[in-house]
Amino acid sequence: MANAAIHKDNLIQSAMRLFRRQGYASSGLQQILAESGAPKGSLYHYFPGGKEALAEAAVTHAGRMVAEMLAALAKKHRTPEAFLFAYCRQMAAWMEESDFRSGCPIATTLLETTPASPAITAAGERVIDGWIDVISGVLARGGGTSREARSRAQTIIAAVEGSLILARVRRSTKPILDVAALLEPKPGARPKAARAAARGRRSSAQRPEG
Amino acid sequence: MANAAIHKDNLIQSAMRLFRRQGYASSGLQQILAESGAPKGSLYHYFPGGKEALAEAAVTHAGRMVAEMLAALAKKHRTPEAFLFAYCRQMAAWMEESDFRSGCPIATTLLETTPASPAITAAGERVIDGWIDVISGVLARGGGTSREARSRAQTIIAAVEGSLILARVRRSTKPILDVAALLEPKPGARPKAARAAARGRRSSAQRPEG
DNA sequence: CGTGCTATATAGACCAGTCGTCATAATATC
DNA sequence: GATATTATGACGACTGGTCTATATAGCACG
Repeated sequence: MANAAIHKDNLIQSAMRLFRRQGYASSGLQQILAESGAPKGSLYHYFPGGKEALAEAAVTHAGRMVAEMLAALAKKHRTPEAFLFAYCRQMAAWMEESDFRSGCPIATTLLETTPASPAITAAGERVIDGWIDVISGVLARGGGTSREARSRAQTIIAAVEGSLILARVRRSTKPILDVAALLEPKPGARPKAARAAARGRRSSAQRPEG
Repeated sequence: MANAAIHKDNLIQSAMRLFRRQGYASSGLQQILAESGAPKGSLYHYFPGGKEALAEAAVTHAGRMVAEMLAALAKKHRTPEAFLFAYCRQMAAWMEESDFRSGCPIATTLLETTPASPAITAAGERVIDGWIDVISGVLARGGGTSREARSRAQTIIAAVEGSLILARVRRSTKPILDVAALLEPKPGARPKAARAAARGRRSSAQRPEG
């Protein structure tokens, strides 16, 4: 790969990592540049819109990685229950791998910049729509209308997103795993499995940088 | 009230408002000072720990206000279902009042500073524990163990927190109200009431600044 | 009431960091 | 070699958070 493509990609990767861990505003360009190894002027060359454009790219990229992870799980797990459980387990594994320092790769940036930055906001909305697409596809296997599946998918995403905040603050994966236990369509199933997962099982899926 | 107490309180109020809307790092002290009317040097007088100490106070204060709102709803609504519905309706009303510019009064700050700032992180954890206390108290009315009630309360908070993110990005209260519809202990109840609430009913409860 | 002392509050200097610009340098192409 | 395209680092205006000498307020005493 030529330097050009490396620089641009490294900038996005570093931005993803830093925005995820500490947010958008406190991730200064100098820090991003130092971590990515890209020259300063190149940043504006590749991202003429500046920091905001870089964030838009980072949100888009990180969101796509999560969507791909979700799609892989959707392929592997046929039932909504199994899928939801695997989703939560994956998020818990990432959380542990980051030593409880990183959560959702786009939430912090979105909270800081919505609606003040229309570009970042729109990128976030597209990303979330993509996630809803995948998850509602899985839920639709369990029956119900497309509208219901999308509502439910949205609530699942909300619950997982919120549980990532709690997991970081409380330094525990329990909030994440509890989502699977309490949100599954058939109340009461799998308490034992949720407890087993809390004992540190890892996943080898590629994670968004963080 | 003397100027002293006014300045300190105004600083906290302004910090709460700005942190909620745009996050911690992008809320500069100059902006907080301008909005609060407090003299610059007073900030360090009242908050010797500087910006971080101000954020800790803002998180504590905002969290307490939410806890009081939750306690009021818990008093007013006897069943877990009615409580959850009222909680979501209240959050949706605040969201609309802020024109989708503010969500949870502590989440953004926590995401930016956890675990890098132990003080803010600990304040956030205390706040969340307080919320769990109130909500699990309500849930316990519906039966089940104290442990179950706390797990469920935590998941409810997670779902609501996550739904606030989605509501902001998607500029819609639907994610918030869907939480009530999909998380209530008795699946299938109140679809009609959820739709009626989405039509703009307002609450007069005092909201955290935002 | 005036004075002196102590406690509380503040204005502004300080220095480091922020982001964006653009003339220039480097590279690619013919 | 000349020209076009791509990439870059120095610069500058501005903002960031912190600190401290100074100002102000409160209180006790004669």
